Amino acid sequence: MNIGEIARRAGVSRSTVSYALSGKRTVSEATRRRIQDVIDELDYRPNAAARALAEGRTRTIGLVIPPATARLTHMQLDFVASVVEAAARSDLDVLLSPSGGDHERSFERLLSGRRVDGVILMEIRVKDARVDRLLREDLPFVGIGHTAGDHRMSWIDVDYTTLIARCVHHLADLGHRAVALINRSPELVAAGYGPGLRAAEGFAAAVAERGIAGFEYACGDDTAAGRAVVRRIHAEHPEVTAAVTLNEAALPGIQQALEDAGVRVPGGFSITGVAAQRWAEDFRPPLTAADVPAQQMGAQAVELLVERIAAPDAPPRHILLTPPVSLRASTAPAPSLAESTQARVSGSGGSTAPNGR
Amino acid sequence: MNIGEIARRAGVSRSTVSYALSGKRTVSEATRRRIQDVIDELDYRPNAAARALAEGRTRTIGLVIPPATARLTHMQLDFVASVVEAAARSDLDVLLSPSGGDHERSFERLLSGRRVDGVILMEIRVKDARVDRLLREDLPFVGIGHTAGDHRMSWIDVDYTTLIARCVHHLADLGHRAVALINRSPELVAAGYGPGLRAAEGFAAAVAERGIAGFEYACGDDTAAGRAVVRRIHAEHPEVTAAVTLNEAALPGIQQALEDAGVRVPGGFSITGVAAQRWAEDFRPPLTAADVPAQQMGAQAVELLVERIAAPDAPPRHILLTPPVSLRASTAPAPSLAESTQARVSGSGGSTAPNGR
DNA sequence: CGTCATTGTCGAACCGATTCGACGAGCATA
DNA sequence: TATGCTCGTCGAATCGGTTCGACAATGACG
Repeated sequence: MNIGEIARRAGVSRSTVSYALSGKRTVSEATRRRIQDVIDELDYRPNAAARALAEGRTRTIGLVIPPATARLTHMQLDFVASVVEAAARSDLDVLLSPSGGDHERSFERLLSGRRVDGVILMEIRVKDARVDRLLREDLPFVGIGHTAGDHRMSWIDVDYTTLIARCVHHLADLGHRAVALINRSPELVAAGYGPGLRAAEGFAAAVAERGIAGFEYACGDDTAAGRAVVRRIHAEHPEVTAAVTLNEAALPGIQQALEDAGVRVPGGFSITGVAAQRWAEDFRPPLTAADVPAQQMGAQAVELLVERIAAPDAPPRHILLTPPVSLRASTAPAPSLAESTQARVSGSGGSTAPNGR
Repeated sequence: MNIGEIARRAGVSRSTVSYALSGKRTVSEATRRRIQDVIDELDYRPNAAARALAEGRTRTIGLVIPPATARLTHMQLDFVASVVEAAARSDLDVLLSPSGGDHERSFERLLSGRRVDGVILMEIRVKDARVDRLLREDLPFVGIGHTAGDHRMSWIDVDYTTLIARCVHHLADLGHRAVALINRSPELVAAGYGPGLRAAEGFAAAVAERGIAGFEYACGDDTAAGRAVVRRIHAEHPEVTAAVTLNEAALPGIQQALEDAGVRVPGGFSITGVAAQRWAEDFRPPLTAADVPAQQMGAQAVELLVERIAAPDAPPRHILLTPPVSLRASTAPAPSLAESTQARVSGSGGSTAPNGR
């Protein structure tokens, strides 16, 4: 069942079998055939560990995911799925490693034994110890997300600052004068979660530029938190007529709370933000939002990593995506001041545009 | 950076270093210290490939997941997360492989190079080619889910037949005389998806036993399909006053469609079924359902696999879980016949019991 | 004091591939 | 005919560990 056995049965040396398989030296058509026949008959596949040892590479990449305790968002799930799929297309295997919390051992195991040729890092913090660790280890890696001003790594990310600002401008254009930002969980943002911080920046800047009132709310990643945050907004700032969010997981809760309060979307309250397309389309009415092309991002992350493995000394590349805001049906002109405290029954307000991709 | 270098610096032979690390032979305390000091100083970790080659095992398990094209349910996500976490606790790495669709290459790669010590199979069909493939390969594996009557494999599964039947009995006890089963997608069930088939069996049996009317509906795994199926049930069988489901992903759509129709849950319509606890608690009102302990199942699957790797010839073990139906608030006595065509506004009908685990 | 078991260490073989240098056969060229 | 190339193949070294058998030193025992 090993290469020696194949060689013996085909009546050649082990090296010839190896060359026949890899094509790295010429092998006569006759012997190649003979070897291939034996291989097919015995269903032989080279041992991965032996090959990795000899070649010095494992044909495996590591994917560092948030720990299981944190409920994965659909977007993160799409990242994982597309990374695995893209890797398979490049004949790479994917080793999963939860990180954060008390799972640093798993992360260390990934790096330590030269088990992988490269690493894809998800859920990167603005200041992230794992980046330094990987740089020290001299292991190629790319981020889905990026640290603050680190030019020593390749990454692909969504430009939350710009996108959230665009959403605010969209609402301001519709006449909203007081809007809320529904951010991710307080712990996450406090820990330096990039998208959360950058969204807050973009929100603050756009609100200031348009001279409207803006209120930022942290919100946990679940339905209950979504319900709670809507209630808080209504209670603390009843003048708010629209919200911008990047918290996908809270969307169902937001929807429920608005319904409970008898507020119509978009007539009485407008919602927009940044979300994976699936979530946007599940929302009722369909969410006007910048669609994060998560599937494509996973594939591109693998591409970047493959490049980086092939040429570790090439300058890192950075891809910052700014997908267009797809106008669906969850935003409408602000209710006039007279009506603003009372839900208005109205039809869809936003115009519908073809979905940008 | 290899074991020879450590040996040289510590002034001992390579084998001594190996024994000092593994503890498989006694090493004097003095040399052990000296070796450890060198290791700490150089931050040495044994090369995984070399170790795998020598030991004949990789300390890695494979996890075969549904392809990315199929949207993963929360339950499946919980499986993945808990498997990865449990594996990490046993110092095992997890290699991910999407299977189904055109991803058989990835599955083959997993098996072929002896890349993993064992495999966990998700989303098993009643008749599953991958099971035969794994048996042929003589690779230890366990299923989350099980084939029909295959005693050659270990598995852990939920007893959908019994659970769905219990849900029907619960509804019948409440006086419902016509109920629907909202199953998984037609393609999935047609392909021999175990839970779908077993749920249909349990449903049919219980409905017959109680002498009530039962209608089975297939339903895609998304919000839109959930909305559609509710509309179909109302249109084709207006006498139906309750539904049983194992289709988690359709729950939000079911909820939306009932709201749109002005039907109150549970006053006008009762819903129950089998779901991951998170989904059940996100439903409004909280779903009376058998909570699938997905997290625990992933961990137990890893346990089973570790056992199987340690003792490949031991008889396979089967774990069939029948979690209790947690009474929450989505079921109530059937509306009287006079009222049945009209939504009734009523409070919570189901009694609330502590959550069984 | 000779014998024997125990302890600690070493050298060599081995796991299963890749890869490099060498070399014989066949053929064209001088 | 001698020389030099190319082509196809082989043997041996190598990757970085683990493990087995051997063996010297030490202490216990008769």
